[in-house]
Amino acid sequence: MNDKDNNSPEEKESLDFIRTIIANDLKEGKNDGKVITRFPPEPNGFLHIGHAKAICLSFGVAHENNGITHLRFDDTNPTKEDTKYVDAIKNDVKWLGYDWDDRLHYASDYFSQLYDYAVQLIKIGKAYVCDLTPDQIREYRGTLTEPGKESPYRNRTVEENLDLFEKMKAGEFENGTKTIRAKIDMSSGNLNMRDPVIYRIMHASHHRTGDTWCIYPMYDFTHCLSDSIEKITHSLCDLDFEDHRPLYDWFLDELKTPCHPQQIEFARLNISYTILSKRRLRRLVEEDIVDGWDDCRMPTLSGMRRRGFTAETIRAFCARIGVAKRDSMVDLALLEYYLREDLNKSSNRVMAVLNPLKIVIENYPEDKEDILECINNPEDESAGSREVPFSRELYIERDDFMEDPPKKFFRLAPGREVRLRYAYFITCTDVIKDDSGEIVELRCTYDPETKGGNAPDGRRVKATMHWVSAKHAVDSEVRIFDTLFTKENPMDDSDGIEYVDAINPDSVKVLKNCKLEPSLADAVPGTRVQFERLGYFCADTVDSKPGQPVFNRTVTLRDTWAKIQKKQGKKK
RNA sequence: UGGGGCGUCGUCAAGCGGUAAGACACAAGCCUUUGGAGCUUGCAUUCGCAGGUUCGAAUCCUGCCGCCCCAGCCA
Repeated sequence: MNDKDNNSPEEKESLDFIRTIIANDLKEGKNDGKVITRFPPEPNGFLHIGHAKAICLSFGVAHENNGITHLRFDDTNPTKEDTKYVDAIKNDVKWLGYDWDDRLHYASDYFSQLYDYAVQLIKIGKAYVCDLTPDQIREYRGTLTEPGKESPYRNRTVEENLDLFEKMKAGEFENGTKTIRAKIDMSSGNLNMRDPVIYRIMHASHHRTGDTWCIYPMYDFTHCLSDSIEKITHSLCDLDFEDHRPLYDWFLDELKTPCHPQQIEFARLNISYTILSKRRLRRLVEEDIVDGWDDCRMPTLSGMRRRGFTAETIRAFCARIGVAKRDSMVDLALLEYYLREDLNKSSNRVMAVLNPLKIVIENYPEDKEDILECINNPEDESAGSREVPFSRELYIERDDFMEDPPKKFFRLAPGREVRLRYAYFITCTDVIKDDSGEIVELRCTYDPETKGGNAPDGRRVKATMHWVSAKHAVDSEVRIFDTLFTKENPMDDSDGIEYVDAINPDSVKVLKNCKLEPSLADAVPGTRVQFERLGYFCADTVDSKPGQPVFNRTVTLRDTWAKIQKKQGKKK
């Protein structure tokens, strides 16, 4: 079939356990040699990078085997779902780079088939109408160590069950007064098998079926049957559903269905300093702890996209972390590594000063101006170059000057000469302070012979700094992000601190007085650039306007100096 | 005390009876008009522990230990 990846015959790539299973199935000719997977989100929240792992897996494995993938909304609980989420989810999957073509499905499309399956189950004596209240059902279920006891309604006749089910459907009963339950085994060690509820009464309007139904099927009943109806071959889900597999198989074995898909479970993604749980992320949104699902600190695809992540980065990351069954916590640094690797190659360089300190080049004529040619991307020659103006008054980064520099600080200091990128060598001659002793301005001289950044006499300089011409500068707001949580594992509350109370107070800083080089004035929202020496930034898609750009810092550059500082701080 | 999983470097993760891949992180050095990028080198005598089988075990067997999930009319 596809023996395209024989580029290194000696090193046969190792497959993860799911791809191994599928490869074997194919070899044995199972499923007529087809691979059909599905991605089944419930439209009750936004997708996050944990979902991206599942999407890359299900879509990826199908694609690799000439198969297809369905996008199916698992919308069986109308009280929690909304079309705004289905739109967001579709958008995110598409953005990630996957295409379901015409295979867009909804579990709600199968409501009437599902109803028929339930009738079938009743008819073969494997399901019954139960009048127990939710509290009673819990009581009857038993505990992890003690068996449950059978419902007093368990042995109703098929006729009575059919009649009652019909009436449930017709809306004759109140919410919570009756359920349909599968008749399995109240003493099973697996609680899911203790007569699970498969239908409940919910007088609620559904985002797609409106008020057609007042009874809705439960996940366990719906999912396996939806998979079968769609002729899914491999149904991939997370480890939480491992205990549900016997039930998944039970329904498919008892009922006359088109096929019996194979459910395979894998470990969900965890990343340090973040939370990957739709339920918990929703709480951050609902309690206004963040500014919405697309807040740049959120691990949602929409938040990451707004912050400046590329789909390529996320796909590369998901490919690298692998698929296995053990619980793991991936280092945030790995995600950032792929981010930088991608952005380094694709982002144009530009100069911007986040925390400006004015300098005046005293021997540079007031009416003079230089237009300097700057390379857009040293990693990509085809990106070309641009012109940047230089003049007598400039802004440099406040951090790039120290009046009393420690060892290993190479940047500007009194009497020291450094290079301004693409411009000239300058030497600091004077430090001007205000009444409180704060440095407000630097006086410098430049060497006209060093235009472009090289000294004809061959003398060298330890540092190269970025700068922006004061009179040409574009004012901008820049947002600096850090991890949302202070704890490596925010889920770990063994210290008595819940994740909502472990929010990093410095997770966002808004810098209002930033100075950008003029080429950035009309940056198109969504544009990704590298601010030289600072990091990768993305023009905000919500707040950035032509003439008034707003940038989000996606990630810093690797910062050796920061590391040195940290070490020096530790020594002291 | 029930059922289901999982334990290989700081973090992910290969390995499937023949003598521990790779990546990130970390460290040292080279190079550099971004303290960026790039390059070089180092980094598990040992695979949760203890026995056993075998010429040979991370891989097979037995017994322990540890961690995760399950008691929604959520998915």
